[in-house]
Amino acid sequence: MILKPEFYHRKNVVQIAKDLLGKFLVTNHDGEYTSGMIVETEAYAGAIDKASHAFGNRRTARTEIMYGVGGKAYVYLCYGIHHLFNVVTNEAEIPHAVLIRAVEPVDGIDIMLHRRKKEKLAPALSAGPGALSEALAIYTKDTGLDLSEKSSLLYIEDRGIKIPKSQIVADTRVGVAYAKEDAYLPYRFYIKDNKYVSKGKGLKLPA
DNA sequence: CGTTGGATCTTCT
DNA sequence: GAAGATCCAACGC
Repeated sequence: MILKPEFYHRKNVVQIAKDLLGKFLVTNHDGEYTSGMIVETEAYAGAIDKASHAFGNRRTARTEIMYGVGGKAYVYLCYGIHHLFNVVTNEAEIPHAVLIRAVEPVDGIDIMLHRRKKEKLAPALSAGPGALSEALAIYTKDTGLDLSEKSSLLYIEDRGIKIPKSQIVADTRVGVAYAKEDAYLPYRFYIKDNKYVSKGKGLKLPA
């Protein structure tokens, strides 16, 4: 069943990041039905998180959607090339978000292979935030779509899979070294031993 | 294997 | 003008 708005409205963005593991991200653009199981996420704690685009309550046209109510998509362009998909959480005016970093392909694998210009199924198909967005055809124009609304053609659903706590690994986030001390926060979560977790490495804690 | 650099948009200096 | 929540092809060992 599709995740309800209440799932996203909760205040603990770290808990939501963990809860999203094992859920299914679905897109249905132009009648092409594709989905993947979420296997890797990162929490971004808004105004107090130096790694967040909304640190210090910074508002730009790009980040405005994060100041809206939770349960919407925040998609932005990274390095001018890659579309990164995030889930906005919490209440209005609190710019929390969860970055989806990797999914395991489930439905429409042939369509995803075609979009990624690949021949055979391999982790590179959807391991990594830019790769997964291309595989599922998620673009910046999808920012603002309601993830609780099936007709939005971009939504997240629960198919009854529960990831045991023992299978969830917490680690530092990838590519946020500029965030100084916040780069060491254990805000990245992934499913242990899953092949589709990205190869990205966060900073190691100082000795 | 590991490392390097190109692609080229948004935002801030 | 520079750097970033990235990816991958092209190199050198």
